[in-house]
Amino acid sequence: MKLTEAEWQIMNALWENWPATARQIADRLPGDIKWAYTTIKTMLTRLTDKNAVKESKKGNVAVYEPILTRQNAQRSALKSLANQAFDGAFGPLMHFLLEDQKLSDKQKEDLLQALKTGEQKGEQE
Amino acid sequence: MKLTEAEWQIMNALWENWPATARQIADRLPGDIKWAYTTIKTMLTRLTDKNAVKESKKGNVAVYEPILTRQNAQRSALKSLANQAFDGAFGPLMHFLLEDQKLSDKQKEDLLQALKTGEQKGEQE
DNA sequence: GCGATTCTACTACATATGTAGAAGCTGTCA
DNA sequence: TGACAGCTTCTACATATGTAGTAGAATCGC
Repeated sequence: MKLTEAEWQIMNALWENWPATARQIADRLPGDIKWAYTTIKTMLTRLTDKNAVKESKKGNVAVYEPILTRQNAQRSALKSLANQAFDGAFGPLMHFLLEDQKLSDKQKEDLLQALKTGEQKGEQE
Repeated sequence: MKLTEAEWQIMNALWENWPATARQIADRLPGDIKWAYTTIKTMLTRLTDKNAVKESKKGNVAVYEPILTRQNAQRSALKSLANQAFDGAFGPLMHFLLEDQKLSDKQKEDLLQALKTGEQKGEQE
């Protein structure tokens, strides 16, 4: 499932808490985004068509909830990036991150921890 | 500098070795891509307009070379992804990778190494 | 009950992206 | 010296994406 930039914004707002109405989503969008209400509705319709969200009616107002999980969306975004920009390999991608980003000691600690404990398959939101 | 999917393909081929002609680039594209020669030329023109590559003439044939480095392209792609999908934080992105990807022991070793040795700023292609 | 407000469903439209055809140049090889 | 092959420049066009207006239905506040 491939999301566009604008769609990520909507989904991010929806994942924050759902079911949600278009209005609620609008209110949760980052402050620097100023879309017309109808723009948001349009995005939601498109996301519904894509089966990324499910729309239902509460009374005669639409409420939305994600079908696509954040985790899955992240996963496929990372996969695309890896393929596109890192020859499909996650290893180099990670290396790049490690080398490129100056990590705080705490972050390093965390990562070491994560590495040691192996696959700690955690949050399943 | 934001590249589209098709542009990544072209750039990947160009980074492989340059200066290169459109024909050479065409020959280097992954086997599953079958674009008309003119499609490639179009992409190269667009990339030139974007200042991602520089076109010059050798005789009367165009040769191309990257202006945008692979490393920079990767960097900004990662940054976009982090912003879009991981609230701008690389830490969680990395965690996600670690948790989601089953790494081989060797990969883990490598990463541990990379973590320990800190910023080993390597390849500067 | 009625005006103000809010939704919903449709439609619209510019720009971006993927993909390529057409026509004209040029070099090459018989 | 002409036919062919490969290159160049232009133009075209469908689909995707970002962004929103309009009109009519529903709802809220008094």
